Amino acid sequence: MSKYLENLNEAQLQAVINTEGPSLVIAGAGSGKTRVLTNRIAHLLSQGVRSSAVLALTFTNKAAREMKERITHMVGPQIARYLWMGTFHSVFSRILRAEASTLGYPSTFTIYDTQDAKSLLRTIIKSLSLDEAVYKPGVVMSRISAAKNNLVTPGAYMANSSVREADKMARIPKTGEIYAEYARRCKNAGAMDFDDLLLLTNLLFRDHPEILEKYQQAFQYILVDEYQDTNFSQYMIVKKLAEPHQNICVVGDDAQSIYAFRGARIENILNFKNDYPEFKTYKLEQNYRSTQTIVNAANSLIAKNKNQIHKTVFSENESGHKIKVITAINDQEEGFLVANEIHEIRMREHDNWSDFAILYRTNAQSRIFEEVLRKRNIPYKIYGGLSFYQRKEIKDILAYFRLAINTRDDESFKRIINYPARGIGATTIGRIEEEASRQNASMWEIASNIQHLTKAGLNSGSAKKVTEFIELLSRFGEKAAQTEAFEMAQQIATQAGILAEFYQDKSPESISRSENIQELLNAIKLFSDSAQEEGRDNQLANFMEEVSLLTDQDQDKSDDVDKITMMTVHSSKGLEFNNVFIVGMEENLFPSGFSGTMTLAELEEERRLFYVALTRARKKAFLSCAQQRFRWGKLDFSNPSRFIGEIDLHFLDIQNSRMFPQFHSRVLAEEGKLPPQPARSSHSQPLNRQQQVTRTGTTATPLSDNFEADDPATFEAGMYIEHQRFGRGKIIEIQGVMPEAKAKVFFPNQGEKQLLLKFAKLKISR
DNA sequence: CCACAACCTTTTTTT
DNA sequence: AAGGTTGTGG
Repeated sequence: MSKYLENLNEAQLQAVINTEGPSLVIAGAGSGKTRVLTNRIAHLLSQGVRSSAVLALTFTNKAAREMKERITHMVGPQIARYLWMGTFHSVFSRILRAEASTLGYPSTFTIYDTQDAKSLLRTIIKSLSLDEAVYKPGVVMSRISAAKNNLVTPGAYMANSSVREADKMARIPKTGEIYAEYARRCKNAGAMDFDDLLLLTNLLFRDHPEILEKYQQAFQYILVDEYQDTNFSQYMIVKKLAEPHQNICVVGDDAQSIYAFRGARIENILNFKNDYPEFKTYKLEQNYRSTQTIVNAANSLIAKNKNQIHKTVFSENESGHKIKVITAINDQEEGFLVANEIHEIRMREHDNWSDFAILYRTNAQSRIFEEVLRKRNIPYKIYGGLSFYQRKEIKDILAYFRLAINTRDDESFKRIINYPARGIGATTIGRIEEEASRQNASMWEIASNIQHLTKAGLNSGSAKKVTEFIELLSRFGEKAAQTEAFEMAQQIATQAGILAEFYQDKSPESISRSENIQELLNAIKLFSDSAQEEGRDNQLANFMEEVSLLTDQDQDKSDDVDKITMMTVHSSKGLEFNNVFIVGMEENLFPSGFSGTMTLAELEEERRLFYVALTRARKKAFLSCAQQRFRWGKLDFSNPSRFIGEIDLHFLDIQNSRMFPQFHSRVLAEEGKLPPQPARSSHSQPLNRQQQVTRTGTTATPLSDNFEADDPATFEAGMYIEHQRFGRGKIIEIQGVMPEAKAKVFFPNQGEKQLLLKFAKLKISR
């Protein structure tokens, strides 16, 4: 028996050895999914399959790297080297570079990150003289992204009446035009955004059957990890590639689909049986990671999912402690309690710091725990947040690299043409940009031609400065094609005057920046050396290719020091820790505006009433203050007078975006009081737990007896986990009463209710 | 026309 | 914390 088949349970073994035809591997959390994938690939290779014929698509670069390492360990580097293994984005950007000319792109195309894309959108929105407050770049971008992920090109977008109707309803009817202009400018700049990498691969395969066939032939065996998180665009690529041979193995778990917000389609895994009728299923149901209690708790939640692929995840580990629910008054106390708990567990169990993890939903939530851990001298490391490659100084220097490689990259051009300051201001840049847009050219093309510059309206002084910049960059560009990456990077950093910038300034901020740049140079050195060792190209372009698809999670910050890990719940997927704290759960609790003595039936009847605080004259002031409160917990409750007389309390039906003045007057008139407070300490009118409350696509799920809470009353009253849409607030437009008004609708907690109450009373007393 | 300072706004989760 | 905007001064 092959050594790749040892130490596998029966389901795993079957999933490894049945290599032909479509396979669906349903892998519950902690069920040894990676092991199955790696062993399956190793097994394929041992059967004589060439490694270059295996395409394995993972979700993160890190996952790809780990898998590759394991396989290298099993079959040796000579064979493992030629596997096609990586994220969708990295694998297909590689293919797109090879086929770029077919699509009318340079093979050195730039990959625009989110920031570049947003900034480009901003300029487009301005140039179409649209209001940025209405056409928010973020919103427009997610619209465009959704379109791309569903393979809707600008032309199709404009022609699609239902999409256009939706844009009209959302009061952004020009989104289609923005999309078209965005696509045009990206093409001009020789740039693709993340979604383009997938969309253009699809178009390439659609319009060039001979190219599709080439890759169909090349990839005889296709494996896809985290299949439940693939979007339509990714799904189509895989489907096309697998069509002739159907040797496709997808691994995933419909219960772990967490990327719907970026277009992931859980149907992809649910419908696998329809796409590949000859499929075989393998269910990995034994969890090796968690205690029985945890598995049972998870199951009790998952059981509520509709349309699931049935499976019974079980654990043969010990039953373990109950999941502890800790109640804290505010974030300060929460930090304090978590730190205490960590200390206690560490004393008791003699665990290492690295056995602990603190998970939260948003990166910003780490702050309070950082503070408390630092105070107690507990070492920690944070994943995510502002990643290294997002820092300003790094992005600045990368922009130089990018522009040297692809002169048409307008976003980089704008970023550095006056950095460090060389007397080229907004007016000049604006003129160049306008002229470029008029001529359908890149900014570089305008700037590198003196006649164009004059035509753009630059005076001779400005034109000279611009020309000097162009000359500097041209020198870099010429060298970049022949010079090794590290050498080149150092030259650019020095000659562009970036390093000098920091030498003069000795502020701590500036020092940390120059350290970061040093770190970047080290990274380039490392890349260059290892590339040379492995016989790959080691020019700057090769480094950039790698870097532009890196993410936070890919950074190996695994300095082997013993530290607590902090990260978002999303990035923790697939990891293991002995002790896990999930913090900031109030964001996910049933909003307190809802809990209380209302029965669920009544709630339904009230049609989801939310409180809304709405100011007139100083609406803005309050809203920003309210946001502060949500974000930082710093609203000054002691000084509400700032807002006297400017707040009305209304009730609002979110679904219909309509005011209900009758509730307003009733409540205010009756007692100047908000509806019944939650029965926090009373069991007299418990919520009916048999029913589920659903609202705007969310499900509230009662917790089971796998949990224990220190404060049973709270637990009783409010302890619901729900799959909630973002946060507690939502910006809505209020129609009818005040057509132009927008308000932040939010679900107040106890303190906020008091505050609102105060306002209401003050208002009435006047 | 540009530089610089002061202020305001903005952030879910990720490739 | 980084970008954008506005205001001041050269």
